[in-house]
Amino acid sequence: MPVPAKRGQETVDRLLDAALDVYSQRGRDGFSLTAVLELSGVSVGSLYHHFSNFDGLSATLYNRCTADLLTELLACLDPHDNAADGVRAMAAGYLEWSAKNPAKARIVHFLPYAGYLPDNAKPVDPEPADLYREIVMWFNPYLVSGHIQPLAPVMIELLVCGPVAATTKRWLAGDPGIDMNDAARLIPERVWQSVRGPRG
Amino acid sequence: MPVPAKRGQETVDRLLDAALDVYSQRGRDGFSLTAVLELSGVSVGSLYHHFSNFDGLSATLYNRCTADLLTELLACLDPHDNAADGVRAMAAGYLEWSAKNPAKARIVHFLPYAGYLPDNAKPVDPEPADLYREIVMWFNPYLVSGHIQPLAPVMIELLVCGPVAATTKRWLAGDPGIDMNDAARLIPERVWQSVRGPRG
DNA sequence: TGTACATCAGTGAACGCGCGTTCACTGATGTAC
DNA sequence: TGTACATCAGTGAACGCGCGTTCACTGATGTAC
Repeated sequence: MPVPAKRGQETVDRLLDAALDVYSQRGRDGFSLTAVLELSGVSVGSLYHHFSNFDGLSATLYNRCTADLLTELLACLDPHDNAADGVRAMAAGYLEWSAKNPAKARIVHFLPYAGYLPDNAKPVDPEPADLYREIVMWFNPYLVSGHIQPLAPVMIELLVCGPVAATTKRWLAGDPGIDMNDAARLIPERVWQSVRGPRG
Repeated sequence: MPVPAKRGQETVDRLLDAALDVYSQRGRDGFSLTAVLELSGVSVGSLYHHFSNFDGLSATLYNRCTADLLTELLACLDPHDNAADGVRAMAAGYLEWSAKNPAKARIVHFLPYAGYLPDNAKPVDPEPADLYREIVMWFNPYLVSGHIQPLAPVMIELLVCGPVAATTKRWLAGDPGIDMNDAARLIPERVWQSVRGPRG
């Protein structure tokens, strides 16, 4: 017996799925309310019934894709009980997730800077903020113990995710010089070297 | 006696300067041909006389700002004759340039993924591609000598510029958790650790 | 040096198009008694 | 169980607006002889 999904949830999902496809196939310039309606087969009024406006839909899509990525990263950290393996696994996992989910990766990397700040987003489950907090908590003991450089969490994030995010963006933009397999093989160790602490 | 600037160069400059301001002040959504005309005081026809279309103007602006950044990075490398100091100086220089030139940094980081690929761009001087090549050449001897990890130039670039680019983007997006001074103090050494080679 | 002509630079009214949004509405589902 | 009512879900025509682009044009500068 299926969980009694909230009425209209199917429509919301169809809209978000269509939005993901539209962005992936037609790019930022082709990403419009009109195109999403066309692909989803949902009516304008129905979209406005479920979202405050088109930005609300975009923001919700962004949060959903971000949560997807963060969930994956958390799953990469989980099996490890030391800083080196965790950091390496997270960097590699980021690249693998991007390579396997280019459409979602496009949303995560290119949509937010279009001005869609997640203000009028509908709640998603799990919330990106909660997942981020969990990731920070995973790192905390290793910061205290000196296995990782004594830096603010945001600095660790920038050092670990900066290179893999840059790689992903270039790959998504079609740069032929980027090989995601090479990157997944070489970058994680380099990233680990950048954050390893005096006792790491 | 001033160099005899090509006729109309002043108009081109006014358009590009206005475009830079518009993007900086009104953001991506407010970045339109109409807004650029309004701020520059130039007429539509004049814009179309100098650029193939609005994308051509955008692409030229992007190349110009990118060349500005790359010129700065090259200047950071120049005084140094060892890999460690060069890498550190480049990372720090990137952050400082961004902090001093937020408007140009916005163009470099946010404009390209809007779909403005530099196809119909007018030539700029110096060309970004030439500057990039010069930077790669600076690194080459240290790759050969083992002072830097034996990685493809693009990998070095991703490792060195990834973290500072991520930092800049977050700062430009208004993230209050980003302190550019902290970043400039801490990140360069971390970035160096990520690319230093067996003999580095 | 003067004249004729070609090219470059700049003007602004007018264009159609697709955009996000509104609104009055119908139908389906849930709730109360 | 049956009926009345409230809320939720979905429809689609119509809206105004700002967008990028075109075009026929005038004026300024450069070139040829």
